[in-house]
Amino acid sequence: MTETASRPTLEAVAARAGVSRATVSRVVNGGDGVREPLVERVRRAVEELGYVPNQAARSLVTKRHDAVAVVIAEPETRVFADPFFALQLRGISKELTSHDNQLVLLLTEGRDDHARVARYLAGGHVDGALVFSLHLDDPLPGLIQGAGVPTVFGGRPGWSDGTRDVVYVDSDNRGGARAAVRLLAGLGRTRIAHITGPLDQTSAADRLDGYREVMGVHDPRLVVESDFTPGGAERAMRELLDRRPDLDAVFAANDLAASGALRVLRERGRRVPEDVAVVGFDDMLPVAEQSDPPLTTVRQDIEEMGRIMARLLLRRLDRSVADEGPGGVVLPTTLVRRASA
Amino acid sequence: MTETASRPTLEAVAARAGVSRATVSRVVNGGDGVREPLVERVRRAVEELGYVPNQAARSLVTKRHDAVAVVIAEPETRVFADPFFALQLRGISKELTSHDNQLVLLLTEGRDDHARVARYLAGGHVDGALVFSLHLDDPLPGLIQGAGVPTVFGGRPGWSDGTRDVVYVDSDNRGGARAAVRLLAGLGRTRIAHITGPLDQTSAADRLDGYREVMGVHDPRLVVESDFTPGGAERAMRELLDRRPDLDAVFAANDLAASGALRVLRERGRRVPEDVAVVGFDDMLPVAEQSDPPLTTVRQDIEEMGRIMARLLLRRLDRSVADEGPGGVVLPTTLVRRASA
DNA sequence: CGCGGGCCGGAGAGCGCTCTCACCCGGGAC
DNA sequence: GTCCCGGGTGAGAGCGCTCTCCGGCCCGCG
Repeated sequence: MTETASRPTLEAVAARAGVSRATVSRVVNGGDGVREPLVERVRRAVEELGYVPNQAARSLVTKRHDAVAVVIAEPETRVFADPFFALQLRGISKELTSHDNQLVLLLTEGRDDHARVARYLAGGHVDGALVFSLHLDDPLPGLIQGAGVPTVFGGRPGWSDGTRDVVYVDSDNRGGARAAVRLLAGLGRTRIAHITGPLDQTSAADRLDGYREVMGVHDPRLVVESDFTPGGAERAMRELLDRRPDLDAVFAANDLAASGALRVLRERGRRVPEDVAVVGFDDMLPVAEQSDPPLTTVRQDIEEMGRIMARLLLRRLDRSVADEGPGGVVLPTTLVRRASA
Repeated sequence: MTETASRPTLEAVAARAGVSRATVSRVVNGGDGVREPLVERVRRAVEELGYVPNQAARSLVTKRHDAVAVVIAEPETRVFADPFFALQLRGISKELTSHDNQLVLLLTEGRDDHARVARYLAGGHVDGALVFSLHLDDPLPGLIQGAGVPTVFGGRPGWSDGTRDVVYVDSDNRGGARAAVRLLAGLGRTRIAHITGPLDQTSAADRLDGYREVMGVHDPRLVVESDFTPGGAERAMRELLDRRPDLDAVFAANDLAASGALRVLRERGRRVPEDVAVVGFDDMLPVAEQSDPPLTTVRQDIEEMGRIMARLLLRRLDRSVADEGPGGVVLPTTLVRRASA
C-alpha cells in the first residue's frame, strides 16, 4: 500500500466509502438528499482519511472563494498608534470566522499600492471587500468601486459627489458630539472649546458639525483644528488658552487629544473639572480610564462596528439578487461619565 | 459579439493573440523560451482584454497559493491595547506584498479556535504560517507544527522540551534588559527595582533574566511580577515603594508599565530621575516620548521583526530542498536615552 | 398486478490553468 | 544533399472539485 504523503481527494474518500464522488461531495456540502446510512459511511471515511476539501478546486467551479479582503489605507503612521483598527479587525474576524470565511488583509502604503489593490480585487480572488479609507481626497474607494467587487466601507466615505451607491457603517459621530457638548452646557459651561481631528476625515468633520449644532453662534476662536494625537492636542490646547483664557470646557475630538489637553491644563494650573471640564471621544479604555482624572467621553463600540460591517457584506454576498440597495448604517454612541466632566 | 461579463481566460487571450494556451501561459509566467515578437503580441492581447490569471485554477495544478497565514493567538484583550501586532503586521505585509504573496489573517480567541486554525493550516490553503503565540502553556504552536506547514514563530516559543526544530525571530530581550540595568548601575544606582511582565511569556521572562544577570545577588523584594499594563504597574510600583522606600531606580518590562510607574512615583512625590531613575522597554513612541518626563527605554524595531519573519518564511518556501534547518534569529535592541534616566 | 412518479445515487463534463511531450523547422556537420 | 540536433510552439492530459443529467428503484395508486 503505497500511500503517498499527499492529501486525500474526494475520489479517495469515495473509494473508501464505496460510493461515487458525487455522493461524497453532497455529504461534505451538507448532506441533503443522501440517505442516512450512506451519510454515516461517508462521514466515517472522511474522518479516517482526514479529508479536507481542496479550496482551489472548489473555487474553480463555484466561483466562490469564501474569502473577504480587508483593505486598510494607511497614509499616516498614526492610524496604527491607536488600537482602532485592531478592534475593528477583531470584530470582523469573529464574524467572518463564524461564517467560514477567510480574511485577507491588504495594507496600503501610499498611491503606488492603490493600483495593486485594485488589480487584486478586480482579479476576483475574494468575494467582497471591507474598506477603511478615512480621507476626503482618497482615490482608493473610487478604484475599488470600479473593480466591481461588493464592498462595505468603514466610516462614511467623504465624497463630494454625495454618497453614491455605497454601503457603509459608521458611528454616530455627530450625535455623539452633540451629546458631549450638551453635557457640558448642562453643567453650566458656556465657553466650550473644541479641539477637532483632521477635518479631511469625515469622522472629525462630523464631530465638529455636532459641536456647532449645539453651540449655535459662537466665538470661532473656541475651535482649533488638530490631528487626533496627544502632541497636536497639546499645541491646540495652548493656543485655545492663549485665545480665550476664560474657557471653562473642552470637547476633544478623541481621547488621545483629550489626554494631551489634560496635560496642558494641568501644566497651566487649571483644575479639571472644576475650572475646565473635559470630554473626549472613543472611550479608548487604556487612555480614558487611566488618564488623570479619568475621562468623561463618548463611547463607540468599535469591535461591534467591525462585526456589523462583515455581517452586512456577507449578507450582500449571500442573496444573489434583491439587494436592499445602498445605504449607511449608523451606530449609536453612548456618553460615559467619569471624573473629567 | 456577445461578450459575457465574465473575466477573460487564457484561452481568450490565446485566441486573440493567435497562439496556443501554452504560449500565453509561458509569457504570463515570465516569458522564457518564447520569441520576442510573440511575447509582444501576447502582452498586447493580455492588456487589451484586461486578463488576470485565475489564482484558483493555477493553485489547483501548482499546489502553490502564494498566500501566507498570520496567526495571532489572543487570549487576552491586552495584546490589542498596544500597537505591537499592528507594527508587526505592517512589516509582514510589506515583505509579503513585495513578493506577491497574500496575507491571510487568523485571529484566535481561546481554545475552541485552535482546532479550527490547525484544520485550516493542515488543509493546505496557504503555503506557510507566521505564528504569534506568547504563552508558555499554549498548545497552539504544537498543533501547528503537527499540521506540517512551514512556520516561523514571532518570539521565542516557550517550550519546556527545548526549542525543537523551530524557526523563530525574537528581540534580544535579555541583552536589552542587561543594557538597561547596566545604564542604571552606571548612574550610580544600587537599589534597582524591576517590574516584570507576565512571566509565562518568554519576552518577560527573558527580560527578568537579563536583569538578574547584571544584578547578581539582590534583594528579592526589588522584583514584582506584573502584566505589561499601566494599571498593573501602578500596583506593582506601590508595592515596591512600600517594600523598599529607598529604591533609587526602576526597570520596567515595557513602556506601558513604565508610564504607570511614573504616575505612582509622581503621586508619591518622588522626582524622576533625581530620586528614582526609570527605564522602560519597547520604545513605543506615543507612550515613551509623551510621558513626563520622556522615557529612557530599550528600543526594539518591531516592524523590522515582522519583515524578517516574512522574509525567513518566504525563503524557506522557495528553496524546495536544503533548508538551513531550524534556529532562531535574535534582533538587537538599542538603548534610547531620554530624560527619565 | 401494472404503471407512473419521486427520490436517490452515479456518470461525466467541465472550471482555467500548468506542464509534459511530441512535432516542426532551421542550421550545422558530414 | 542528408542527417541530426535543438530551440520554439502546440496539443492534450490532467489538477480536485461541483453540478447537471439520467437511470434505477421503490412506493403508491388505479
